[in-house]
Amino acid sequence: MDSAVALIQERGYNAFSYHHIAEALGIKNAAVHYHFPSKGDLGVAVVERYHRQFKDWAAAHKQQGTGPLGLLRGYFSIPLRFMRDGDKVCPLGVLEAEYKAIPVPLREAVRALDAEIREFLAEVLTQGRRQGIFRFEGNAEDKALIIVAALQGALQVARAAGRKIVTQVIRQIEWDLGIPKPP
Amino acid sequence: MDSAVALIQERGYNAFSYHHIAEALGIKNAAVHYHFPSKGDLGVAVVERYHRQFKDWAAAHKQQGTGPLGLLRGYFSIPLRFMRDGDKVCPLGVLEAEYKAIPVPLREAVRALDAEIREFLAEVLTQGRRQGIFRFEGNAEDKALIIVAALQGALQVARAAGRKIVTQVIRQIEWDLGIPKPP
DNA sequence: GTCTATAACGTGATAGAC
DNA sequence: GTCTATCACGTTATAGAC
Repeated sequence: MDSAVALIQERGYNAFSYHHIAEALGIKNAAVHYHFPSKGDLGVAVVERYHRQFKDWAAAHKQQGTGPLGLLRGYFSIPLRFMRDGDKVCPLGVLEAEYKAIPVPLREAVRALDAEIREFLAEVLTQGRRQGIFRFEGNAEDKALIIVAALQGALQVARAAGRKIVTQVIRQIEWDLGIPKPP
Repeated sequence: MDSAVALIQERGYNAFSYHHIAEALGIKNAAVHYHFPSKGDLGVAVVERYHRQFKDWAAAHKQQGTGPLGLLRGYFSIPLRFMRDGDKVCPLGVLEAEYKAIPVPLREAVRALDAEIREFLAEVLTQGRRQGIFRFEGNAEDKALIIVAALQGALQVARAAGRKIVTQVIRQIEWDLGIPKPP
């Protein structure tokens, strides 16, 4: 599944194969089919695992007590890691780009994860605004939607226009939220 | 080529075939190969045509004298049209998402078009700021980059989270540029 | 320019031995 | 759980008739 998600982030769902995974693991493609009968199963498993990991990550960070700003910065570290780790894009972004060409069960998994991420972000934004850490107009759900879209777009544009866009987008988002610049 | 670009916007580069195009046109795939020997040729032709169309569109709108705000709104009408016309995404966005799985010549065409769009936007932003119509910090090239990324991300997220995000992102961009809300 | 026919290949998937 | 072997299928691409 590690190999699958990396391939999806690099090449997209329709451009990776069982053979790619088998090759990366030094096994044969039949062995991969043993664990994931169909490609759709593998796709769903990957997204659902990512979903669980995100929930665990969010829960752990919330308990850590770093506050809304710490949570937001923690969230920003995810696309930054993708970028550094070989110009990978957001798995959700690439699956949404190919949305009409992926299995229906996978679409459902994508929608669920997308909703989870936006819900997490909206909560962070709501609490941050209430605590006077963030400043923005409108409702938090809409703002969360915009942040998700900008980040996933930035990871893709980075492939044609260079990596600097990702940090620029993050800086712009922080500025728009009224977060003061670091020294 | 109309059929090809529509298929790319709907399914992505690696999930459309000569057969899809032939079927849509009521011909056979060999006839498509007559005009575009390889799939890479077709991809490059589509992006380069789009590039020319964008340049022509930009030149025509500039002469029309609608000013920076009119040019910006004209640019926004492009993703809005994509969305209404069957939840299509930005052709550049999907090709950048699949970047590592498309032919090298196609990557070059994508980079050139991407640069053209950002150049156009940067010029609009620069003139708008000079005329006191827009208000933003930093250089116009960076701001253009962010606008492109946010819009292309929004078109993709719209597939999982609904169309409203596209208009919201546009409204947010206008707000960030200091454009007053319409009555 | 389009057709039929076909080649060459990669891919998703299964059967059965080990 | 993994292997070899194989199948069915879609896709890219070409040859040659019309």
